[in-house]
Amino acid sequence: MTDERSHPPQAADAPSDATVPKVVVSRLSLYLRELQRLVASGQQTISSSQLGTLLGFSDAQVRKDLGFFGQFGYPGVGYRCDELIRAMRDILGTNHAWSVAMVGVGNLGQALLGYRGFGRQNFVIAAAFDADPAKVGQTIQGIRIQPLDELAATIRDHGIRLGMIVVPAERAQEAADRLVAAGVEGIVNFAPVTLALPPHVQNVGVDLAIELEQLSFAVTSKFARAPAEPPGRAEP
Amino acid sequence: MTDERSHPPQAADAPSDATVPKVVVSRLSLYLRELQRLVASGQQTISSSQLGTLLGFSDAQVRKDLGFFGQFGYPGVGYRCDELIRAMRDILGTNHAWSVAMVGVGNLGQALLGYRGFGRQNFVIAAAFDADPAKVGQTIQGIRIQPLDELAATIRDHGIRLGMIVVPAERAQEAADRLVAAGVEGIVNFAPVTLALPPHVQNVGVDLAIELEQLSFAVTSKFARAPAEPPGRAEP
DNA sequence: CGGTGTGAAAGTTTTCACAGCG
DNA sequence: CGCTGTGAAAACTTTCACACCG
Repeated sequence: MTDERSHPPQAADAPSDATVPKVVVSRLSLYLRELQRLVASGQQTISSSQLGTLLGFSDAQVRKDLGFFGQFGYPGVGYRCDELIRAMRDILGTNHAWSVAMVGVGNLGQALLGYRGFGRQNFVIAAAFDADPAKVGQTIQGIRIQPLDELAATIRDHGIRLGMIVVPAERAQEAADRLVAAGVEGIVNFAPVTLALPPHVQNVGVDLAIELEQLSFAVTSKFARAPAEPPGRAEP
Repeated sequence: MTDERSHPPQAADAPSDATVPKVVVSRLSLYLRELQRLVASGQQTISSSQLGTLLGFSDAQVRKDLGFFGQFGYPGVGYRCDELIRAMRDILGTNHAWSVAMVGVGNLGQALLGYRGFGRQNFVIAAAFDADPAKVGQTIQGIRIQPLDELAATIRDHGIRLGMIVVPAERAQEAADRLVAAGVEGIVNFAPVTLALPPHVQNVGVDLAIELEQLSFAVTSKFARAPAEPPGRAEP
């Protein structure tokens, strides 16, 4: 497959040095998610203001965000959905598949093993580990649970670069240490603790109770900031 | 129980009007989580710089964040953990229990029904709904699955104010509409779509694949910003 | 001392507004 | 036209630095 392209969309040659704010990257994921939905429903092109409206952002913000990475639009037309999707996947690194190692296969871990959404974005849970001897050896959602002793070897053999921690809070730091020792470069942590990690290991924490706490605050507090203006459903 | 207090910590009488940035509130939750761990391990007081170090923030940031809500510290001493925990819970609104309605009881929903972490922060899943007639009537993790028809009545009868959407993407907007119609004030959405909601309904989205995407970017991209300086585990 | 609370400065992100293009 | 890309301005957040306190 050759790369025949007419003109504008230059994914590469962006402000090449610039370091991009995290918040921009998180919006990128939302743009990508929405674009995928749009192509699925047959839409070919979209303008920054349409896309912004769907997600509750301004048109300027959409354009600025994309501007960090290059020029993807056609003046007077907007963005071609399929092209933009491809560009965003290149940027996010999800045009190729990622293998992920899961540590801890309890309630939540098992649910995540069965979650189809990962595969859709090119993430594959390639190995799963648990400390409980009763679980080791079982096959859940088509994946065989291995003992923790095998973690380092398996991760190295499969060239796994990302880990997912789904153990109880008390065991999370130990799990992280093992993943780091095995050479993992990034960790998603579902345990409700802050991990101590070397600076070259990236990490994202997901604390389910904290998400509810944030809602509790937003719903109750006189200090809560009014939401800018979310997509649709407003009343006059 | 009377409220006998010696002097400083004035939870109320903060800069009373000020509207607080979301990012500050999200750090509040992290402070609270860490403080709870500290008391559990017997620590009585903590300084802003200790707390900051544990979480990867500066001491000034910790103090500024708390400063939005009042004065909680003792110069020369720091903060008394138990007092600060109580103050933070007041701010976040989790000194009283919250009932939550769950819509969608698949893989992930069932795992969340069994998650102990919610209860620990005072959230109780008080009702669960599913469209699948095969599931309706079953009792999972001690909770009886109800049909969607009963959603509005149950939510009103129990005075439920928060909802959790755990249905597939295609059904998420419908689930949200039902929750809103029933009078819910805030929604945590685990489906990978952006919901259209009236502005008086708060919402927090949790997209598990997006969390991995963010890691993928951070691990791969030349555009990724170097992490400020995470807690511990650095090498010289 | 060791530590908080807080103005003022520095830095970052968002919004504005408009030239330029197909 | 309608819409992008982008400097410049505005808004917001973080860091600094220091008075003050027990």
